[in-house]
Amino acid sequence: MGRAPCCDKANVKRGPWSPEEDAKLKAYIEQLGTGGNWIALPQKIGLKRCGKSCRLRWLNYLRPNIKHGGFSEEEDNIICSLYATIGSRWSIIASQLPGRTDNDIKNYWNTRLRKKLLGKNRKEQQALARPKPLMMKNQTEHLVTPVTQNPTWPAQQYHHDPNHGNLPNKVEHHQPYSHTLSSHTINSDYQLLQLEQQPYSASINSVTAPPVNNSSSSSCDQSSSNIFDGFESFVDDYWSELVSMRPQQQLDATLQGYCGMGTSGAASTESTSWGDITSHLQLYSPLVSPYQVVQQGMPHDIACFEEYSTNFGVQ
DNA sequence: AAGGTTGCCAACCGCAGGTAG
DNA sequence: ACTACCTGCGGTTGGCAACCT
Repeated sequence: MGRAPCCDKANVKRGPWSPEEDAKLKAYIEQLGTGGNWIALPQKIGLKRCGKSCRLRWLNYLRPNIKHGGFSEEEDNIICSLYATIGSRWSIIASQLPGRTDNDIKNYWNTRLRKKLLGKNRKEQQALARPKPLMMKNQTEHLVTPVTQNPTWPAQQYHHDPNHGNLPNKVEHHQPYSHTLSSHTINSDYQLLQLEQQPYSASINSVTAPPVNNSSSSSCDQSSSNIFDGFESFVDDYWSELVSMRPQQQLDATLQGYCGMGTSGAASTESTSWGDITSHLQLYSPLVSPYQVVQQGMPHDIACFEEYSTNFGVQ
């Protein structure tokens, strides 16, 4: 038995919206709201559209104060840094950029920003004309930020309400998203973003806070390598934390990183088999590279890191 | 000028989570 | 507890325009 369709596709118009349809939808919602039921909305208005389509059109195009295109450098920085931290969770990223929609940000990232970043990194790599050193470090070494590039996590200025974090309420109740980094256990997106308000390296262990880039001419191009430097540091630090832990702590940390739960926590294991988990845990042996740790433990960061590592020859 | 390629973005699809009954 | 329905999300696609050869 398959899933019931959300609407009768045979009697529903698809494709681009006409100005008349836009006007109908906009006028109705502005006057009466959605009524809490998008599915029933098109029938009320007399539109031959799927309710989901109406919702999308309203949220991404018709609702007030929507901005299209013209992303600022500051917005670039926020998108880049959040992507490096939480991955492709566009709705959360969008919540930090007033007037932007998740779809807009997603498109912007996929079509421009990522290429912009990677292109810049490639150029810099060619300029350096030497391979990036493998990020394997001795367990007893201090954390070291590569000095070949400016080790700066981009300055962030989130629109933050101390009471609500300027995040949608649902985000505060989102399923736990946890990383354990030294004394920092991040149990929610809200906490994650609170942490994000600090310069990146200051948020982890005792790594020296990097100089904050306050240049007025700062651009994504300028900060692009910085962003990935920060991400690289994150990998390094995560790795260092793991190898310095006792086995039980490693187990907890890797579970937190892999699926957002701990062995002693209350998180459900329903969606993750123990076979999957244990197969990942094997890779957290101190004999594997930080890259492998991240690759196995932080799926949402893989794509970003994978591209970065490919370009920089990280194994 | 014409055909092919690439970039961009609006819109769609299907899944997962939440919730009302 | 179960089911059906609704909403929200992220990934993907299709079509148009700009650019290239």
